[in-house]
Amino acid sequence: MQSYTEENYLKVIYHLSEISHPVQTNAIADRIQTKAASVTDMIKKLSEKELVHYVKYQGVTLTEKGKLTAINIVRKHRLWEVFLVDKLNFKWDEVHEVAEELEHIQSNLLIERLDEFLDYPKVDPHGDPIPDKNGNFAEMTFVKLSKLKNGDKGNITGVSEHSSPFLKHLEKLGLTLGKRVEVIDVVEFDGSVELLLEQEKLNISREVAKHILITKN
Amino acid sequence: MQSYTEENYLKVIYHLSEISHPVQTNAIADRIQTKAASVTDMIKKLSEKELVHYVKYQGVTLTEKGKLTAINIVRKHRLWEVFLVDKLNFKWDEVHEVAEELEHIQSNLLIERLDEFLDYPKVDPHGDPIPDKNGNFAEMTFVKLSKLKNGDKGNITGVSEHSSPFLKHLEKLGLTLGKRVEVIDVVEFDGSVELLLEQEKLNISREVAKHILITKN
DNA sequence: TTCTTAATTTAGACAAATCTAAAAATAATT
DNA sequence: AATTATTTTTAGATTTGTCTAAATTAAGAA
Repeated sequence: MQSYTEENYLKVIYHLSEISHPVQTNAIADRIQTKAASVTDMIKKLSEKELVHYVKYQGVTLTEKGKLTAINIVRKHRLWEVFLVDKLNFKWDEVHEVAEELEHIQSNLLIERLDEFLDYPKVDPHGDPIPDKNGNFAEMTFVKLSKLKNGDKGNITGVSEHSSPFLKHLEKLGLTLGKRVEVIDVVEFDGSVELLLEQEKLNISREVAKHILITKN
Repeated sequence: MQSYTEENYLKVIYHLSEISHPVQTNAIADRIQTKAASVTDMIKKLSEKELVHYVKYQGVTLTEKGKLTAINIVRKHRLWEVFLVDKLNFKWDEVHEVAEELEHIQSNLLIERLDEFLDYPKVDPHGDPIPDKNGNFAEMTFVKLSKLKNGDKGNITGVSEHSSPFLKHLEKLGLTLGKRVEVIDVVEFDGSVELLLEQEKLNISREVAKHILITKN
């Protein structure tokens, strides 16, 4: 069993691993609001417990054991977020801090029952995927935004057009990678799409919609 | 704000205060699974924070501030227990440990929303009362067990007959102070009462039932 | 009252997680 | 390649909560 603090380190290393490999000491220090020296100390400890691979001055990567632990914390965090939004009517931007605490509650039974109670959600309120109890993420597939129907929700995960004018246009609209959108209406007349992006309405042309890739969920 | 550990001490002192006043160092040490020396240290700290009144060798009592803090933790503990039993189908004897962790989650919004979601329960699954957010407990009144109807539940809070044979009889049946009972059936023929006590059926005569006091809830 | 026992407190040490300041290693720049 | 800058690590100190062992106080018994 790991301490609250160890769990936080593992979780942060897991998230940072998606950006850079291996993860640097300073990157962890920034995220955890601590100093590089403290990170080094903790990394040594995690390394002794075989939760991370660590080579001096080279940064860390999670071991299989560490990764599974981290994914389990992510699972708990996201399930609690669903609970807070779906059952307790929290807004999607109010849930993070509370979930940061709830994710450390130790009880497998609790989490399995919560999962069942929430009807086995596949994504959290931000659209991030919820791994199952074995640490597996459901396979996700890209769909063109132009293929979505009214009420469909998903996250922007890529584009199929890489020209600078197009990307600048998206940037200006706020349609950046990872953002979550909901289709409010597909206008029959011109095929343009009415979206909800961070509580704001937005209309984009069918041409634009055709080149935005969405992971539906 | 208090630490996890400080909260636990306050909670334990609160519960022990109902038995003896002031609370002794050793009593706390037993409950918290620690040593008397550690308790002394912590008590000094709580005393400096004005959460307890402390006189050397005389034990501790909670200050008003300490009491309110403790009651708030009890409130959270009991609300979570209701959640676990009512929503996640935990059995009443499986909830304690998990609630011991959940009670320390810091978020007033969370607790108010949980309270609402559970429809403002007045008692936890063991029949213990849940204080409101201001620390007030709902007024409770005694009723003779013989006055209860089918399906009524409550806790044994006293007797109106203090003879030794009677008390020994109750002891043998397991009908001790604080125990929770549910009336399954009042037999019309002789007025005897069929009870559920810790998942076990039990029949007691009307004479016995007349002298057991219940706080209904 | 005096002796004995039990409860409590002090003193000093320890583990976990953190910090500051200085040293060492790596990366970037000229 | 040499120098500078950045990153990382070490060494030693600090805080929180705990411990053991010894000293002190209170309570009970003779």
